[in-house]
Amino acid sequence: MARKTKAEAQLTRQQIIDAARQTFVKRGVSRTTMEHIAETAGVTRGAVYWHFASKTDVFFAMRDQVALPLLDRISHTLLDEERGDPLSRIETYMQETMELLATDAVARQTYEIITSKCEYVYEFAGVRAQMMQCGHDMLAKLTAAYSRAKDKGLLRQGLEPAAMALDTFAFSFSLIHLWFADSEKKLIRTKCHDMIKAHISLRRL
Amino acid sequence: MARKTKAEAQLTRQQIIDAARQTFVKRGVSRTTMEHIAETAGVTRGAVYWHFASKTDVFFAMRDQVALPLLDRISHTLLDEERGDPLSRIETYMQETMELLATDAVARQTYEIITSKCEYVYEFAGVRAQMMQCGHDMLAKLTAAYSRAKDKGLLRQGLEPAAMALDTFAFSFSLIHLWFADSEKKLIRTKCHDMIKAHISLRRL
DNA sequence: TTATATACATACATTTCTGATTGTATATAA
DNA sequence: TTATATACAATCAGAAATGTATGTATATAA
Repeated sequence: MARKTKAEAQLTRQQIIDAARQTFVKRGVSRTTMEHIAETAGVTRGAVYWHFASKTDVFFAMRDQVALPLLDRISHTLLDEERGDPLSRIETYMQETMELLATDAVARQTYEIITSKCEYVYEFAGVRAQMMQCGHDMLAKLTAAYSRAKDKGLLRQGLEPAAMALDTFAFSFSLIHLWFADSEKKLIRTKCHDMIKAHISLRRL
Repeated sequence: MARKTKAEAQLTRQQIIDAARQTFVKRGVSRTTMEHIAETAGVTRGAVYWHFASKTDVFFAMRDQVALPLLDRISHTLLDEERGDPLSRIETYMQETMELLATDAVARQTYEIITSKCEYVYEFAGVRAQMMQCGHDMLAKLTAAYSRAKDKGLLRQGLEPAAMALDTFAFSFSLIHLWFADSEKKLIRTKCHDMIKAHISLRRL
C-alpha cells in the first residue's frame, strides 16, 4: 500500500467513522477496540491511529456528524412562524424526529449508541453535559413556542408555558429512549405517532 | 487469613456487592475490573471469584437487590384503593419514586448505573428486555388506574386511559433519566415535584 | 525533477485483565 | 474428635489491547 490523494484519505477517514458506528452499536463503545474498527473499515490500526488519536476521538467525530445538523433543526422547525401554529410546530418537530429514527440509519445508529451503548464516565461525562446544554436550548425554544400558543389563545386555560415545555421535553426525551428499548415488542414503535398526537391535543383548547 | 463463619461470608458477599456498586458509578461497568471491586471491598480477587463467577454476575446480584423490592411497590402504590383516588395514587407513586432517588443512596446509585453507566450489549441486552417487561407491567397498572379514574369521573372528557398511561409512563421514565443527567445545573431536580403535579393536573377534571 | 510530507502497513514493547490453580487455616458436620 | 468442605489469599500463565516506532511508496510542493 502506498500514499493516497487527499480525497482518498478523506474517504478512508469517513469509512473509519462509519465502521466505528456499526461496531459501537454491535459491541458497545467500551468493548470496541481499534482493531475492530480497522477490520470493519478494511484498513489496519495504523490507518485508524493516523486519522484519530484514540477511540474517544473517533466517538466524538461520529457524534458531531449527527449532533450538529440536529441543532439546526430544533430552532428551524420549532420557531419558524411560517410552519403552522405553535402547537402544530411542536407536534411536527416530534413527529419528524421519530421519522428520522425510522428512515435515517446513520442518525438511528448514533442515537442508539448515545442512549444505550456507551457509559457516561470520565471523558464521556462531558457528552452528557453537552447533551443537557442542548436540552436547555430545546427547552427554551419549547417554552417560547408554548408562550406563542398561549398568546394566540390555542392553549387550554390555566396552563403555564414553562411547565408544559418541561413536560413535553421529558416526553420527547423518553420517546427516543423507549423507541430503542422496545425493539422487539413493538409496544412503543407502532404507537409513537398516536402518542405524540395525544400529547399535544391534551393541551390544545 | 482463614475460613470464616457463614454469617461472616455473607457479610463479605454484601461488601463485594456494595463495592461493585460504588465502583460501577465511578468508573462505569466496563472499566471496572474485578481487582477494583476487590480492592474497594478490602478483599482479594480470590474472594470475589469465590462469591461470583464474573463481573456480570456481580452486576445482576446488585441489580436484583434494588429491582425486586421495586416491583412490589408498583402494584402496591398504584392499585391499592385505600391509598386515595386513582389520579392521586399515580401522582404519589411518581413522587415517592423521586423521593427514593433523593434519600436512598443504594437505590440512587443502582439507578444511575442502569441509566448511564452500563452498555446494553451481549449479556446486558437481556437487562433491557427485562426492564421493558417491567415497563409493560407498570403500563398495565397505570392503564388500570386511569380506567378507574375515568369510571369515577375524575378524568377530563375525551381522554383515553391507555393513551394517558403511555404518556405518563414516558414522562416517568425520563424524569428518572433526566434527574441524573442534570446533576449540575439543577434544572430538573428542583422542579421535579412541580412537574409531577403539573403532569397529573393536566388530566384531572 | 527532486525533496519532503503524507497516508498508511507492519512490527514491537508494555500493560492490563482474566481465569485457573494452588495453598491454607478453620468452621462445621459426622 | 476427626475428616472434610469452606472461604478465602496468593501465584501464574495466557490472551488481548494499547500506543509507539519504524518502514515505505507515492502525492505534492518547490
